[in-house]
Amino acid sequence: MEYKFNEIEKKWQEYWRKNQTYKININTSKPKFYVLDMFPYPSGAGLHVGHPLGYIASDIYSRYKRLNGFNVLHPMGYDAYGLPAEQYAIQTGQHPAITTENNIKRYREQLDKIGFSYDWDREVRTCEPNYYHWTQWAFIQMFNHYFNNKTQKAEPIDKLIEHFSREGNLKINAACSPTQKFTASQWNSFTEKQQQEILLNYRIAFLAETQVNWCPQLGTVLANDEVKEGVSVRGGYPVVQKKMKQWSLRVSAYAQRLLDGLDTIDWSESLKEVQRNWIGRSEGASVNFGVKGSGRTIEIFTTRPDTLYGATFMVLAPEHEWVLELTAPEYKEKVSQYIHWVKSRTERERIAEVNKITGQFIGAYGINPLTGNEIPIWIADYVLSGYGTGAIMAVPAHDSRDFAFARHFNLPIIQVVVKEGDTPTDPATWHESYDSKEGVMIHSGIIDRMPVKKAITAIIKHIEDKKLGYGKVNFRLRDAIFSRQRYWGEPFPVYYKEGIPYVLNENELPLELPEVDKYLPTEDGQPPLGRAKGWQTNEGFPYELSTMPGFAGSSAYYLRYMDPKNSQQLVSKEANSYWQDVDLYIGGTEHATGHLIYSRFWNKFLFDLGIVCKDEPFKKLINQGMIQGRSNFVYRIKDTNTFVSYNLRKNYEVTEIHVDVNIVHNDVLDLEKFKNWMPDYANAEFILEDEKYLCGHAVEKMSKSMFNVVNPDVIIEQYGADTLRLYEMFLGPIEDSKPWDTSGIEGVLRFLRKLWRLYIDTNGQLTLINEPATAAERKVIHRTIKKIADDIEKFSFNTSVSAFMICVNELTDLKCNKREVLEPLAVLMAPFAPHIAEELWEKLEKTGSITDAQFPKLNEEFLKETTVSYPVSFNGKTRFKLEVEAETPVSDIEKMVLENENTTKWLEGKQPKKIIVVPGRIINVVL
RNA sequence: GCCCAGGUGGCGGAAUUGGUAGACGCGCUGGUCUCAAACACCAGUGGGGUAACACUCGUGCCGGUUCGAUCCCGGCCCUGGGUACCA
Repeated sequence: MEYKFNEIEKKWQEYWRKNQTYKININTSKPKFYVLDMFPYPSGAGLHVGHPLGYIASDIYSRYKRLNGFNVLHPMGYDAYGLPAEQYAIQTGQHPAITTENNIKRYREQLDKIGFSYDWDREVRTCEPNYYHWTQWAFIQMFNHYFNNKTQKAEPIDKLIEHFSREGNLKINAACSPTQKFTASQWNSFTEKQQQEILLNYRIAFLAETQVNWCPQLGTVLANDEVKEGVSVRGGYPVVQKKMKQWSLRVSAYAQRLLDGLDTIDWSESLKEVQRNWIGRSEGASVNFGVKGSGRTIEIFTTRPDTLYGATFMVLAPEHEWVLELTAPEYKEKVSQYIHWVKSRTERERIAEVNKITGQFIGAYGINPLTGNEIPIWIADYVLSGYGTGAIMAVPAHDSRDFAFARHFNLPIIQVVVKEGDTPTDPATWHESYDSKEGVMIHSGIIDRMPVKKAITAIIKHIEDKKLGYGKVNFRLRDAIFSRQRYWGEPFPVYYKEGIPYVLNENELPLELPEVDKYLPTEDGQPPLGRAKGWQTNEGFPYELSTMPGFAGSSAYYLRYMDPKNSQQLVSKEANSYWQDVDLYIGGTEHATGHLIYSRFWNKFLFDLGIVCKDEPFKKLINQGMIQGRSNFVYRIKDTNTFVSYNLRKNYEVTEIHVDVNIVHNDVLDLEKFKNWMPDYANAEFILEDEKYLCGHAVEKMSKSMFNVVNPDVIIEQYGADTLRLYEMFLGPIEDSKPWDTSGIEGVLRFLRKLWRLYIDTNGQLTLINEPATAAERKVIHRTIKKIADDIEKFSFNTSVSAFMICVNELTDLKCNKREVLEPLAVLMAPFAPHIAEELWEKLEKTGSITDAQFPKLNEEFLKETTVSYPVSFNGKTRFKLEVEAETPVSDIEKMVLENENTTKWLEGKQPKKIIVVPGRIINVVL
């Protein structure tokens, strides 16, 4: 009987559901293992063949761990809040909850067909009240905590309040927004409103006026990681900078810990590097520059305080808070014009025109604290308000941007560093700034003639002694803007009393998302929640109108899986101390600077509160590569409806047109299907080669518009889920991007058929016998056991599939039908192709699911070779082979080589200088 | 510009990490079975060369280390990804 994958797969999927095969619980008698996939946003398009790649890999690993005696937590859920459902709601009026529900249903059907071992009882959906209860709860905790820089952890805000009332904030070292200094008595005399406003500067979840990325088309602000190349990641709409009052999370407080934590986790070096760059730690100094004729001092940050003597002007970000105040009257007009121009530019324009030098002198002068020299103050958009203090000292001689700016506006340039062996030259003759990473200081007062490194240390000490500034570490990582002016997201558990935000009590959670008549902003520009009726507390205080961003719900979902139904806690102590952290996390690299920063931050915060027992949530992380599309093309002769085959296209003037890859097989077009594909092509004519129409092809992104989307359902229908699973793995290393080409899949199906035939004869009978296996058979199966275990541990699933093919080919050649060999083979296959493995397991008359079998034990004895076939090479070139008994001493082997008749020929009469024998590997004769 | 990956047959890729380059699969060619097709099975398949061997070239390019280099070192070229005035 042949291998009927459709029947088999349906049967076992049914069985798993009925028997709750994948339901797991805390079991302290077994070691735990937590395997997590990045949960998907359920889009309307459903899954294409690229999406399950990571899920298949993690499923194989989960099943493997289970076979090895681990209690494996392997859950799945949905990142259910998001823009597409809301945009659809705006267009059609359909509630995003309905869209989302439908999409989830479709996802679930598709996922079920692939045969995953998820414990669906643990499913989470970020849009459900019993889930976002805990998102809101975490927000309340962040509101009620501040970050103590000294202890480097979150502490209760009450502790801070107590400290303020005792000592003010003069000595406190906490992460905070710019805040006035006050004493205890001042604090105690502040009104409630004043106190609350000050506390907002310290809370980890805080409300503040900040420069934000505003996306007019989406009608919302976006976080830094949601903006790429000046446009929104979702939708690609332009983004402008705007000042708005927004909720933010003080992620920057955790910058150092987020950086240090990277050294403790097993992630790819490249992903860690992306995070390090995003966090962007730099060491330097903060230096105060006085302003001539003003009481103000401008604080600047520099990584090169040694070049202070070379500072010839200062530049402020146009948004710097003192710009207008410091501007001389005669420059007011020009300065405000410039600021206006800067504001009018989109991020995209700004980035595109990075090389365009613009700026404006404000008519004021800063005072170099070391030299007392007066230097002009400019504003320019090359200085960013969000980094450092939004103000710099410009050292044009040694900074390329300052150099270009100085040249453009004709400002002075002073060289203060010279490389060893160089002589200083006139900067007027330079074409670019002078590299100053190494060298010796010149024209530099108290640090003159010191090498750069020493000068940096010396100058920092000097400015600290003179109270001109201090050594400082700066981070690029920004606080995360946490408000979205959208409907489809978590409501904030926040209400306002006299304009001051207060959080709800924990027992009032969840605050459920209200209904609205339209999903658009209100007439007066309020977010959609402004339309909700009665959106206020019982006392009549209005609720917050913004909702939380996408990353809110995904920041702690891995914790919720541990204890998904708990209505009292995010996660119980018991569940958290058993499951602890994610042992293996698989997902795309696109989350490197968003989700993977936020969830690490969120987890560290909960760790500080003692809610979770691990400081880092994801022990090992693997980024699966992208599956690209493989597009096919047809070539239409211009102004006709005639299509010419690939190799003949050069003879005509043709237009290249994408054609649906699903009607192309091995690059040969199915002409009938093509005619039916689109009405325009119904009367198409063809010029063929070898009686076939050959299509062109290219590797592109998998997308509808390229007609290269392959749906897993279709593949499963034609080839089966087990074949799909194996083929996805067979394509190549899990971390590489590679194109999907359905052509190759038949080889995998052929392999499964061949595997099937090892067990089952043409009548559907099991053909196995219980006789002991031969040495050759044992060698084959034990070699495979070793290879598969090694490969799975290394996540080298593509080579495992090859190993299975080799194994089955060899066992077929050996006509092996021994239970001793084929029973373990079925278990080896189970993680990769669970359906066929279950069916064979049943045919083998085993009870229960193969999921609960034991991974076969390797016996190294069977792998021992009795002879070794040495390649014999002369000067590194292999010439012939020599069979030698294993364990033959090297000296004997040398003798055998010299005595071998083939050797004489290759010696060419010369005396060998040396014979190198690498036992078990190779022999090389050096002439 | 900077950072990180990576360049191996017609294609996806393998190579125990310094030891027979091209495993496995696709595709292609020829054959068996069939009225025919599909399926299946058998043989071949890096280039040059040969009737077939022999031989020779060959892992992006140039050079180095080594008995021996796809693997290590130096320089260059190209592709993909990330990032972007970060002081």
